[in-house]
Amino acid sequence: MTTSLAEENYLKIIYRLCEGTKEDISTNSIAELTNNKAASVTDMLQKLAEKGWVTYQKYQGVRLTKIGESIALSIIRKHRLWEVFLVEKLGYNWDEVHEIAEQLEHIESETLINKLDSFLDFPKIDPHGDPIPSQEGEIPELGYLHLSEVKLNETCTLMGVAKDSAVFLQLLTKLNLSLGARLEVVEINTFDRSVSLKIAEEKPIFISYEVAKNILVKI
Amino acid sequence: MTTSLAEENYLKIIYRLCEGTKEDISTNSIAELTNNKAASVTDMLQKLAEKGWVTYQKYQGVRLTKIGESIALSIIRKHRLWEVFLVEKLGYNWDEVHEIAEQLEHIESETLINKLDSFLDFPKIDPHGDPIPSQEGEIPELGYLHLSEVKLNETCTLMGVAKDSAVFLQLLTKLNLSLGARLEVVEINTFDRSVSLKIAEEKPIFISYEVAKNILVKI
DNA sequence: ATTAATTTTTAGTCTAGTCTAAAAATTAAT
DNA sequence: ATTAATTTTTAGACTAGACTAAAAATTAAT
Repeated sequence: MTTSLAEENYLKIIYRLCEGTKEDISTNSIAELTNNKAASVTDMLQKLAEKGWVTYQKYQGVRLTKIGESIALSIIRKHRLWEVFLVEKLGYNWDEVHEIAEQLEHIESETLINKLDSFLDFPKIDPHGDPIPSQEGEIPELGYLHLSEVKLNETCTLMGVAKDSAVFLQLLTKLNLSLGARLEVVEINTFDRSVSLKIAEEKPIFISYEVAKNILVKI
Repeated sequence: MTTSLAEENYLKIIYRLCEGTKEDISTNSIAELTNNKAASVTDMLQKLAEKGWVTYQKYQGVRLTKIGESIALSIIRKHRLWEVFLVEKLGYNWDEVHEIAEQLEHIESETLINKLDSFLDFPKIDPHGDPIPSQEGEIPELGYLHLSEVKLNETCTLMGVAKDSAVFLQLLTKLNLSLGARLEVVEINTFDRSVSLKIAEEKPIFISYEVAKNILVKI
């Protein structure tokens, strides 16, 4: 069965919301991320349920079915592979690629995405450190922690980000925080959970909890 | 102003029809190429005229305005650059890329297409020998002839095709006719205008007028 | 355990882009 | 120069996907 652009965007966003939780997903939370009104979302959920891509109970929220999940994963795979292309081959920065990949992820061609994968040398992660699902829909488990969970005086490596909005990525760039950086947590303020970090041997920088939470690291 | 997918497809097709002729373009001819009904075409022509992309007189056909033409050219530029990418970088054959490029040509990003251009080393022609419009909408004039116009016993070089349907391209491939081949016209049948060709020093092959007409050559 | 607040759904409307059927204009044919 | 055939346009209807406003269900608060 074929998927429209609108349907693909819904499935992708429902997937993202499912990831965090075992709870069913609320209409409102979808409305927020799709920038649609709740009424429109209800409409679409009924269509998606009709097609067998979500299980949906009136007033009780929604979840992806196996098929729905595999459609979502294939879109995410395409999105992330195109991001690798844009950064590695065309020379974009990591904060510039999201919008373009949002368009490219809807190009429909099985062979295209596999040839692209091969051209890029089968990358496992995208430019933000997010794992790239395989053709079969397997996501390499990377076991990263949020920087906000790292203990005082521990050292870790910046492996990715949990959010890829341009402003956030630009902030990291300004702070000299890039993939692979070695970070030592030299101070944690219990009051607001903000953190001081040493990058390599530089003098410490200060980041808020909000930022620390969205940085993924490996110990 | 922004262009919808449907609008872009109409403009592209009107451009192609304008190319051949100084006459205004008929509703029916557009209907045929867009695979829409004439009534739908009329509707769209009125919208395009409204936006200033075509001049349109009821019952008198349609032409692109300067702006309409530049939109069409930018889509054609994108289409052809993506085709080069698909063939040169991803290893597709020339008869496999049209459908995918039809999708990619609608990706909207000024920077993307220029970075792609640079990544591909500023190609002047696509995998079918068609010229790639510049960012400013200039089309390199290649001065090619149709093979059907070549005189008896003349020798020429295959530079491109005037039609890029998969079946046609596959036929050429089967006949060993590829870009750059040296062709000698050894016989022209006045009855049906079919042609016998020698490719390099091989024994002659026979092609119909229909095929010869769609092969572009340089003397 | 009611009432109030919030969330979700229904009902009805809108737009873009398509369609069919019928009317109008143009072109071709006698 | 009429009539016939063809092309094009109008009119009205449909679908996908969005919206607003109002109704219904759920959740929270007293």
